[in-house]
Amino acid sequence: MNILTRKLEAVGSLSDADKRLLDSVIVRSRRVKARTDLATEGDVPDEVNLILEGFACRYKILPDGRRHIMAYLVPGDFCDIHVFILKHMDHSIATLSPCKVVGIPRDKIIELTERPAIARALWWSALVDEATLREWLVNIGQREAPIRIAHLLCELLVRLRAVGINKGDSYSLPITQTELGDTMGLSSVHVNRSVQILREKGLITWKGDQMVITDIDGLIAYSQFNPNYLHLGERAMATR
Amino acid sequence: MNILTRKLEAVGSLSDADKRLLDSVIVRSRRVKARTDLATEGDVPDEVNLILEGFACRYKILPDGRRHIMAYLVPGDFCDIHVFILKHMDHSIATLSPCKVVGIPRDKIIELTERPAIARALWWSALVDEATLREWLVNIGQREAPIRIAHLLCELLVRLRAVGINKGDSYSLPITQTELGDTMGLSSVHVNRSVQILREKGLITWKGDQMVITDIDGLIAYSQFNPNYLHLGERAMATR
DNA sequence: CGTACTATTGATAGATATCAACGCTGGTGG
DNA sequence: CCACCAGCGTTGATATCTATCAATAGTACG
Repeated sequence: MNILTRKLEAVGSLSDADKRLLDSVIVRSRRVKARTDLATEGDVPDEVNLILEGFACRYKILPDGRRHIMAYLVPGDFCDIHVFILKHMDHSIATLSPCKVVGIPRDKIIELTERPAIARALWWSALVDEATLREWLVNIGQREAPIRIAHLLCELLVRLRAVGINKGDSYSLPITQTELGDTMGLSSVHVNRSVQILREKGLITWKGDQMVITDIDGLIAYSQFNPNYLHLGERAMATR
Repeated sequence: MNILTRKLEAVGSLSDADKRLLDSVIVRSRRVKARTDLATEGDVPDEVNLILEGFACRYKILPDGRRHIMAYLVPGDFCDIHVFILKHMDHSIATLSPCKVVGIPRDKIIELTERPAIARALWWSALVDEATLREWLVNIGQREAPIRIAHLLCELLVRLRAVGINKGDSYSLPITQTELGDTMGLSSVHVNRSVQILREKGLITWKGDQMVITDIDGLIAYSQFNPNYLHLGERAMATR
C-alpha cells in the first residue's frame, strides 16, 4: 500500500478500485536535493506535487530577508492542491531534506476527485491542514519557546505515525535548529537553549536526524498537546 | 445584492439563478448579543452559520485559561463549513460585537455546492481563509508588536472593503484592546502602547468602535502589507 | 586538510509580560 | 437622580523572555 493510500485510509476505507487509482498516480517519481524550491511565490504551477519521502516546507520570505516556515510537508502530503482555484502561489515550497516527489497532472487530480470516497478524503486532508495551521498559530502566539518546540515534536510524532514512518517514539527529523527557529518564530540560539531544556528534562534526545522521544507522556503533558485538531480516527491513533 | 453574493462575486460573476439561490439561503436571520458562543469546541453542529452583520471570531482556550483568537469573521464569512467532513469542532466561535447571523441547514449548503460557479466561489473562500491563516502565522512569528497590529489593520480594511462595509479608509472595529491582544499574542498593556505608537506616527485614529486610518500608504509601508494572500481579483481591489 | 555549516556558550541589549494603580465611562439599582 | 460598580484604557515600575553579537568547537564534505 502506498503512503498516500495509507494516509487517506485514516479517514475511511477505500474500495479496491479507489486504491488502484491511487496507485496509478504514483508513477515516475523524481528525487530532489535538500533545500530546493518545488514552487516559488508568484508561480502558476500546472501540476500538484506529492511528497513520497523526506521533509519539505511551506515558507515566506519577508522584505528584510527573514524566513518563516508555515508548514512541514511529510510523506503523503500534497504541496499545492489550491492550484485549481487560486491563480498564483502566495508562498513558496522547498525541500528541507532530500525528497522523493511525484508531480501529478491536473487531469489525474480531477479523476481522483470524481471518486466520492477519495474526494472526501482529500477534503478531509485539506481541512486538517487548516486546523493544523490554527494550532500552530496558538502555539506561536501563546506558548513559550521550550513548550512550543515540544508541542511541535508531539505533532510530528502523531503525523508520522499516521503514515507509518515512525520507529516507536522516534523518527527522522532532518532539519537544522535554524530551520526549527524559522518555524517557531525563534532565533537559532534560543532554539538551541530550549532544546537543551527538553534534553535536561529527560523528554527527548536529538542527534543528527534522529529525534528520540524518551518520555512521550512527559512531553505531551509538558507541551499541553491534544491531538484533537488532527482529526485522526481511532484506527490511526492506535497504530504504532 | 446581499453581502454573501457581494463577497462571492469578487471571484467571478454569478448567474441570476445563482444569485436568487444565494438570496434564498438568507432567511430568518437572528440577532446575537456580543460575547456569545455560536459554536463551542467539541460541538457537532448541524447547520452552518453565516455572519451578516458584526464581528465574530474563532478562538481556543488553553489549559491555563489563556485565549487565542485565530480568525476574525466579518459579514459574508461562513463560520463552520467544515462540519460536513470533520465530526467535532476543534475550536470555538463567538461573537465579538452584537451580530446578525443566519443558520443555513445542511441541505441548503449541498444545494449551493451543486452550482458550479457557487461551489467554486466557496472553495476559493475556504482557500483564502487558509492563506490568511498562513499570513497571520508569519505576522505573529516574525513581526514586532506595532507592525503586527498595523498589518492586521490593513488586512481588515481590504477585507471590509471587499464586502463594501468600509467608509473610505475608516471602518467599525468593535473589539477591545484585550481582544486584540488575544489575537496578536500580546498582553493588553503592550497592545495599548503599540497602538499609541501607531497614533503618534499619524497612521491611525481609534476611538470607541471607529478605526480611522489616517495615512493608508504609510500604514501599508510600515506594516509591509502585501494583499496578495487575499487573492482578490482586480475588481474587488478597485472598489472603494 | 581547508572550508562551510551547524551546534554550543557567554555577555549584553531589546522586546514583552506582569503587577499595580488610577481615571473614565456606561450601566444599574436604590 | 445619584451613588456605585464593572470594564476599559492608560501609565509607571519591574521582571522575564528572547534577540543579537561574538567566539569557539565539532562535523561533514570536497
